[in-house]
Order: sequence, then C-alpha cells, then structure tokens
Amino acid sequence: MVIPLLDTLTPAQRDAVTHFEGPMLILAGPGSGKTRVVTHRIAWLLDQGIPCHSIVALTFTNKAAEEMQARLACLAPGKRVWVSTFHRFCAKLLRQHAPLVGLQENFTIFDTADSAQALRRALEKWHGEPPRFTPNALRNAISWAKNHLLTARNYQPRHGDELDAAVGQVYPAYQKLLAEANAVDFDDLLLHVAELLRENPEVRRSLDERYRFVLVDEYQDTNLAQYAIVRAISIDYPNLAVTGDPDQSIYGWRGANLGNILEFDRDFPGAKVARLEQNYRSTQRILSVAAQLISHNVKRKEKALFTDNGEGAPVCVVKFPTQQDEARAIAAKIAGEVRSGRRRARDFAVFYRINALSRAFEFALREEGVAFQLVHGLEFFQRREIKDTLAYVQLAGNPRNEIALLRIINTPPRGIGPTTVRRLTAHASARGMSLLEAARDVEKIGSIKRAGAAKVRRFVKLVDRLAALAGASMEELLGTVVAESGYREYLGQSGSAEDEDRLANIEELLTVAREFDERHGGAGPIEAFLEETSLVSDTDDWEQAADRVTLMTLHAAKGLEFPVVFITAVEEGLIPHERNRDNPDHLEEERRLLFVGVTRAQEQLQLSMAQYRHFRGRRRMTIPSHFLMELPRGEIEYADSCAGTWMEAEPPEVEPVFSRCDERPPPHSTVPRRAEPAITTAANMLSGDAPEAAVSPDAFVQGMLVCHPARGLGRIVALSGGGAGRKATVEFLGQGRRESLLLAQSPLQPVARPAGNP
DNA sequence: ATTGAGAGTTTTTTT
DNA sequence: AACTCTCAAT
Repeated sequence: MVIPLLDTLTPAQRDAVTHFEGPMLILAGPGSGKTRVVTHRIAWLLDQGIPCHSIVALTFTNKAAEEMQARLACLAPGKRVWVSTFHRFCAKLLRQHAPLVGLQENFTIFDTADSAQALRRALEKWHGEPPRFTPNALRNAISWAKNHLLTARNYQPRHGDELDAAVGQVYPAYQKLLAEANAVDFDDLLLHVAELLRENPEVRRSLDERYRFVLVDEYQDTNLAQYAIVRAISIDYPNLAVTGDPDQSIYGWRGANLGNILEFDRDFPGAKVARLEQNYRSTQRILSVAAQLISHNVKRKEKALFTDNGEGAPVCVVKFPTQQDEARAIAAKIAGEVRSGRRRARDFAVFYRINALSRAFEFALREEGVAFQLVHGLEFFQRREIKDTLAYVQLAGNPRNEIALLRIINTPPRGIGPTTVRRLTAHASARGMSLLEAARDVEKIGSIKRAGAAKVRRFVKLVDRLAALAGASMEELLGTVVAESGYREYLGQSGSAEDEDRLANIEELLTVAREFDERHGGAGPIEAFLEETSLVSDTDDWEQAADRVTLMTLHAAKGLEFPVVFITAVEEGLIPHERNRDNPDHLEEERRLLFVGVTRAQEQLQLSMAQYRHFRGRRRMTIPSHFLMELPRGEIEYADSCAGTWMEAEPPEVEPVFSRCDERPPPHSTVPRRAEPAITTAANMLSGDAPEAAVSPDAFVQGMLVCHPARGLGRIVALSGGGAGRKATVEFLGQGRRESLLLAQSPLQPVARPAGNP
C-alpha cells in the first residue's frame, strides 16, 4: 500500500523530507509544519529501505517523542523507530555500558530534589571550612559545568572567582558521593555518555554505525553535552538532520547553546540548509505581531515569516486593575464562548511566565464552572509521599543509594534518630562501606545500644524483604512497601483531608505500577520503573484530547497551538523577568519567550496585564512590559479597564478580549471539574459502598479491608496481575497469616476503604 | 526521639 | 504566601 507520502507536502517541505544522506539543518519557523517534516522524513527513509533500527530521533520532552511516535504509527504502520528524549536515550546507553564510566548497571537516577539532597550530604561530610555559598548556588554552578562538558576532573576555576573556587572543591566531593551511591543526576546522564563516547572509540564507532540516520528536534535548545553526543554518533555516517528555530531558543539558562544551531553549517561542512518559513497556523495579524516583536532581537538570523491565512481579528492588549479582574474577565470570556457554543473549552489556553501566577486563573475558572487542566502544579512524582514510597523501591534496587536510605530510615518514624544515623555514618565511612552495610553491622557499633540496634535491625530486615521481591511485579513490591513500612498507618492515623489525599496519591502510584506491569508482561525491571518515574516532566501529562482550558507557563507552551491564546501578566519584572533584565542576551531570550507564546495562537490572541499584582505576600503597582511597546500598533486593539469607575458588583465589562458582545453567563450552571492532575480519581471510586454481587477485581485496592466468608476479616497487603489473573495477598486479622487469592474466583468482598472512615 | 513554633528563604523557566 | 529548616520544649 503506497501512501502518497509526499503529495501533501509543500515543495519546501518535500525538499527537506527527501534529502537523503549528509547533514541537514531545517530552519523551521513557528507553525511551519516541522513535526510533519520530521515524521515524513522518517517514513520516507523507511520507504527507501532503511531499516527502522538504523534510525533514531531525539527530542527534549516525552510529550514530543510520543507525538512523533504516534504520527509515525500512522505514516509507517508496523514499523517501530526509536523516538526518545535525550535523557532516556542516554539512560539506556549508560545501562548498557555502565562499567565503562564507573557505574553499576542498576544505578539510580537522582532527580533535582535528590541531587540537592546529595549535595547537602556532601557538604555535611565536608572537612574544614564549609563554602560560603548556598547549596543551590553550588548545584547550579555544577550543573552549568556539566552542561558545558566540564567533568569534576577537568573543571578549572577562573582565577579569583570565589564561587568557582568553591565549586572546584565541592564538585569532586559531590561526584564522589554520587559514585559511591551508584547514582547519577540528570546532567550526568548526558555528560557520562559524552565521556563514554569520547574515551571508547570502539563504542562510539559501533553506535555511529548502528544509528545511520539521526534526527534531532528543537536543536536550538541543545547544550554542549548534547551537541557532543549527537556529533559523536554522526562522524562515519554524518546523516544528521536537525530541526530548530533560533528565535524559539528559550532554554539558555539551562545551558542551551544557541551557537549549536547558528553554526551548524560550519560544524558540518556541506550541510544542506532547508528553510520552512510559511506559517500554517496563525492569522496574518498574529504573525505580524510576532515578527515585529522578534525583530527587536539583535542576535538572530533574519527570517521571513509569511502566511496565506486570512488577516484575522486584531490582537488585543488589555489592562486590568488587579490580577483578580484579569483572571475573572478571562474566565468569563471563556465561559461565555463555551456556553454559547461558539467554542469549546479546549480551544483556549492561558499562559503565564511563572507557575505561581496560575492560582487566580484556577480560581476564576472554577467559579465559572469551566473545565481546565493545569500543567504542572505540584508535580506528582515530587510529592513527599510518592518520593518516600519510591525511595524504598530505589533502595531495594540499589542498596548503595544512601540518599534513599536517609530519606526513609526514619520515615515513617521508627525511632532511628539523627544520633543513630550519625553513628552509622561514622561506622560506614571508617570502614569504607555503604550505609546499608553499616546498618547490617549494627551489632558491632558499640555506641548504638540494644534498643537502637534492634530498631536498625528491623529496618534492615524490611529492606531485605523488599529486595527479595525484586523479581515480583512493581505493584506487589510497592504494595508491600506501603503495607510493611508502616506508611499506611502513618498517613491513616490522623484522618485529615490532607492525609486522605496522600493516601489517594499512593493509590494512584500503585495504579501507575500496575500499568507498568501490564506493559512489561507482569513484571519489569525495577530500574525501568524508576526511570519512568524520574524522567517524566510536568508537561507530560497534558492531554491534547481533553476538552478543557489549558493553563501553563510560556515555557511549557512550546510546540503547542491553540485557537485562542491569553498571555497574562505581561509586566516588567515578569516578562521580561527581573532577573534577566540587565543582561542583553537574557533579555533577548525573554523576548523569544514571548514570541513563542504569541506564535501559539491560531485565531485570537490577547495580551493582558494588571495594574496591581501581589506576589510573595506583597501588593505592588506594576509597569507594563516594554515588549508591549515593540508591537505594531496597527494590528492591535487596546483596552483599559482601569479608566473609569469599576465596581465589584458589576462584571468586568472591560470590553475585554475580542470586542464581540459579551453577555454575562448565568451563574454556576455547570459543576466545576477538579483541576488536580488527575490524581485523586483512584480513591474517589472507592468511597462508595461495596456492591453485593460479583465484585470486579479492579474494585480492590491496596490496604482495603475485605471480608472472606470462611476466614473473616482481612486486609489487602499487596496486589498483582490484571484482569482475570489479578491476585491479592490478604492478611487475615488475628491470624497473622497471609494468603494469596485469585480475585476473580474468590468470594472476597470489599468492606471499606483503607484507614480513614471505618 | 518527636513534635511544634518561629525563623528564614525562595526557581522563573525543566530533563 | 508558602515552604523548609532550626531550635527548643516535651
């Protein structure tokens, strides 16, 4: 079946798609069909007979990778090409070659919080005068170094720079701690791989050979480490195709090196350069606002953006008295459009510079009864109860992970306090053993008396029990963690709403584990599960299909598009952010950020600001962003709701938004949806009474009180498997005995949900 | 050892 | 404002 692969493409796109061998740079403006080109190119290469395993496509976010994968599934059904984020790609390579960089293959990936903890720990162990910088400053500096390919060994402090000098000391200590814990941080994933490729020519050669065709998305955001990696696997077979847009580079603060894209043709002589400048997304007015704005940047490559789309509605710039007014007006506008049937909730997006600004919009939309989805919030895997629970799994998978051990040795409280931990630490470092080994050795530590030693021993036994479950399903392992660590009782005892939420989150985690098990035919490796949970980002759970208003930061908005976009709080200090005002390069990045926001809009765009805003507890008068002055007046309609009297009782008849009529919708006609990142759902289903008749195996959850006609009351300790094969391990009360039951066939009945209401 | 109150700090953006 | 960390009281 020959899909007319190229028929739907413009000549410029086709040109890029059908470039065969040799390096290529695709300069793709916003809305120019970049993803289409990349996916079609892959499909085209497959058509040419290139085997799927010879192709790899690298992205920055899982979301982008998934989308590409999905589109590819349509273009080239049945072919699996590896589309992955840089970090996952590197994690996989590192697992295969761990010993070459001094790691064991079961190494742990530390997320930001873990690595902060690790750095603090390194400073605790510090001998001599501690550095006068905050752990955060040091960590950022180390991260910067890693992004620039500077290892602890070859880091050279600039002479006379105090921070550099401190980093010169702390960096090696931090790295040593990571090595001892058999762990890496996010930056290490890239740095280790870059090193691996540099120092092992045969590995490099085989990977170069294997990945004949390499594609990189968002190339403007690559840092030096990523550059080195991509470059290293494109030497013998320089079939590297990168796409990007220098005007959309917004990750300079994370080490992205704009030079990578600006100098691509110099790095890869003879590179083909393809330009995609026609925009298929936005109206002429929106595009012209974007073009005018970005033209104020000095460091850029001139680019002609154009579109065949219509002129469209004017872009609105609106000023509100306060942030509440801003939020209410936008929410009211959206609600009106949705209720009138003109638009659906999913057509709208609200962008802001910093997450802290989301509150007012959540509130206002909830009041209006408009469904929304908040990208980010408190990230699920960052929550305390989740990190605690996962730490047990981490430790079971990697006994040397002392950060995980320290996290849970007394969580929930089991009487092992700082003093005992200090003694364990001393013992461990005196004998060059890991903390867990020291804990095993607790009998030999004189300073820890009988009572303390017993508690430590019990903890070690717990860890051993968990480690013994390494081959079992993740759901069972996690379920056992929650049941046996005492965590469930720990959270259940207070019965507060907060604890209820935490329990619900843990149940959600068990669901994640179950899905993982299903994908891995019953049970997958612990590291794979932990990798999935640590390399997620907050934009990953954004659902394109959901009919809800999207709330997200400007950064998160990259790569997306919406019919109607609101960019909020366009004020000095926020856009541009105050920390970036003074440095010209940073200021240009802020402008690019706004450019990204503007170019997300397909049909309508409103930029807004509030005259007063409170932030960090202080109410302050604002100044309009000077970026607003850089927009073409002719394309814009201005409105100022601060002029004239404005009363609480009246709806903010700001002539807001798109100067259409603006009827106030009837109050509260729909029930507000919860905007929590879909985490509480699992628990909600359980609060109902248990059905009398046949119970679906899915109705059972970890920790649930159950009744067995013959054996009486019991509690579910762990669950595993799915569907008809779903099994529960039940501990029957008063018998101290456990039994594994096949749920579909057992007469087990739920009694009540865990803890909480009896 | 654990808990609670008070103090001090903040990432802006994220794999 | 909200979070974490420190220190004192229990």
